[in-house]
Amino acid sequence: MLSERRLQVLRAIVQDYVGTEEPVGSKALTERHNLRVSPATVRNDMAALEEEGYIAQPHTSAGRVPTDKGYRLFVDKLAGVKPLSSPERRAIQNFLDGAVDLDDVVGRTVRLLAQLTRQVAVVQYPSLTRSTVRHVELLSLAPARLMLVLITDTGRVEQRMVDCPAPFGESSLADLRARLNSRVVGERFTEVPQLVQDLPESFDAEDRGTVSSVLSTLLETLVEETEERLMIGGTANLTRFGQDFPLTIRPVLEALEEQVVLLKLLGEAKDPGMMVRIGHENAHEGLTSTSVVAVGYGSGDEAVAKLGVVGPTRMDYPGTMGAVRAVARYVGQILAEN
Amino acid sequence: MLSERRLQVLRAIVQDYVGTEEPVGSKALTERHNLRVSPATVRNDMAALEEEGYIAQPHTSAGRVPTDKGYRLFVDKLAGVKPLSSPERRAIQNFLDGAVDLDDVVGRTVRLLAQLTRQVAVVQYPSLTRSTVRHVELLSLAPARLMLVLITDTGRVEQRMVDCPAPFGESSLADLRARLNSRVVGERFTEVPQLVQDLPESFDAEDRGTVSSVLSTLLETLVEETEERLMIGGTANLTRFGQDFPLTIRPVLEALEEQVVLLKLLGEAKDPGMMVRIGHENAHEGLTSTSVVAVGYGSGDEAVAKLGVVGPTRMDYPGTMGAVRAVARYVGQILAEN
DNA sequence: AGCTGGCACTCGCCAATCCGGAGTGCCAGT
DNA sequence: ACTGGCACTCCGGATTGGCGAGTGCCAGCT
Repeated sequence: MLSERRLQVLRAIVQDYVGTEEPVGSKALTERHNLRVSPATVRNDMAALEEEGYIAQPHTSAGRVPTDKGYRLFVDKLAGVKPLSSPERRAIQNFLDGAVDLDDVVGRTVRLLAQLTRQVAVVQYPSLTRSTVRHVELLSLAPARLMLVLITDTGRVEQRMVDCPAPFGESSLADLRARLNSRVVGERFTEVPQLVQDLPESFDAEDRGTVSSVLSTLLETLVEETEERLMIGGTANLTRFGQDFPLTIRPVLEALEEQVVLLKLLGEAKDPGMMVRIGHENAHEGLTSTSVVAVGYGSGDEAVAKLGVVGPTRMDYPGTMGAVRAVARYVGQILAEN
Repeated sequence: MLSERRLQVLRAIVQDYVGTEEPVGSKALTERHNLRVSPATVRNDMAALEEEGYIAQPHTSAGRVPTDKGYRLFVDKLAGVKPLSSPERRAIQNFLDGAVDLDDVVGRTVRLLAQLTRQVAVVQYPSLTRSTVRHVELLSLAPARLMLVLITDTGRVEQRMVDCPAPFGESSLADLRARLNSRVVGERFTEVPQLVQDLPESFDAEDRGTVSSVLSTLLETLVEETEERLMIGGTANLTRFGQDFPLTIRPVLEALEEQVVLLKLLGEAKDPGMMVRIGHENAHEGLTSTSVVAVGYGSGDEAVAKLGVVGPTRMDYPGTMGAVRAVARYVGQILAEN
């Protein structure tokens, strides 16, 4: 167990390093934080911290730099979440209030987050899996061709084509539309399958095939549409990384373009609280020199999607966490208001 | 007017520089291209080309590098468009054929272009302005609240909320839906306003307000939705730019995030042929060290949107142009098949 | 025991210097 | 009109030396 002062020293190192981007030495530490001990003492503490693996020196006889383990301790024990200033909060609210549709909400959120944290922002579109059905619409495009439109409570719209095994009359269509909606509107996606399974039986034999096609397409859409989409922004902030550029930035850009990777990453943010992944804690190789801060957001009590930022391990964790949390809350509000 | 040989020299310089990324000298030129003259002669030609502003030397006594003007001449007069190999074409077709919906088509196109050209790809969603209405759907969400869904022939779906001044019955709704569709389906967006302007008159006085609301929302959607969306990809390819990174890459990333800028840029690609903007020909400041190759694509004979790539001025123009053109054609086909 | 000041030592960084080589422009000769 | 020769320029990389920041250790103090 580390003594109280050693923890203070670690905290000071993290803060200074984040501020200056340069390895921090014992003398500078004692000057900038009133630790009330001499540099020599701090040196001893640093040696101990290094022994434990919380800090490291880039080269012999340079200052110390926090390791991933050091940041981890800092985040878990030494720092809180820094709340935003109230002007900032007002700015967020104003900015998000101007959104006209779901795409716009997500787009604005990305820009906001990127600007606020000066890092790369990632926002997942509200997932279909947790949300409820607002409306199902059926349109006849051709005698044996339907379009199925699914509208969710988060304002998302998905459409699918359905090829009918047999022509399907306008009246049957209206009938199916009405029955379908009366059963599934307001229901969770997970409930839908059992709610509609007996529908084909109540139709004439000739229409039954088409009804089944429609239903299976609907179910497919509900399930398979866990193929979540996401939007990223603020990649220009990557240029603030360091100057050993090509090597650092490249894998990150590549990882960001692999939506699968990002979705998996965000998916690991479990519902309660905020996820902070530091450096090598990230499974993906391209992100081992970055940290990810993510949190779920939702229109109601439950998270329907995630959002977060990707930045250098050397980031302002309290500030970033505060911004991410605040944005998530406001987006949730906006979605709830619909 | 430059002599034939001088043009050959310019072509050789461009080709070599694109290949090696290093200023090219007179000796290397004579070795790699059989110009059948001595280095000294080439030097004279180079001096003349420099005099005319087609090439420049980074520092006294280094090789020559093409200027924007030099590239321009190269593209206009000295090089054609390099067709893709047939395996490449097959690969394109296969890859695009797997797309399931419009988002997927655009997403795949972006990835394809980025991979093929090893540059940043930009693809604009098919524009609404040129396309036709496939279907208009009206849903009643609440007594005085409708949802308007517009489906285009390119598979795009837009939805809008409509607040009604008065409750609107189910039968009126069906009536409006039917009349609306019979008038506008298959029509160009530009035709729609005059086709529907007399619609409110044929409704009861109490419904007229709602009908007007619906129509004005529809027209808004048609017009205002020239707010085109686009997708970009392959930003990781920016790392191949050079090593003077932060300064070069930063403004480009910033420009890429400004959709307005990109849309304006793509908009400048006039219908016939391909647009090539080289270096300072680009209005936007962040893109003055890049070249843009763009072309329109469409489901039929007419272009409905643009796609292209952004890369260093030092790029393989013939190859890039070939890839862009080929991809545009195949995407057009896919859209036409719908 | 824990803290402190002192001291010798280690290295990375920076600036200055040097040198080789590639490339040029010019000129005289064919 | 082209070519070979030649002197010149200047970039880039390698080398060097000095500086300073930072360290570890130790002896002494509280």
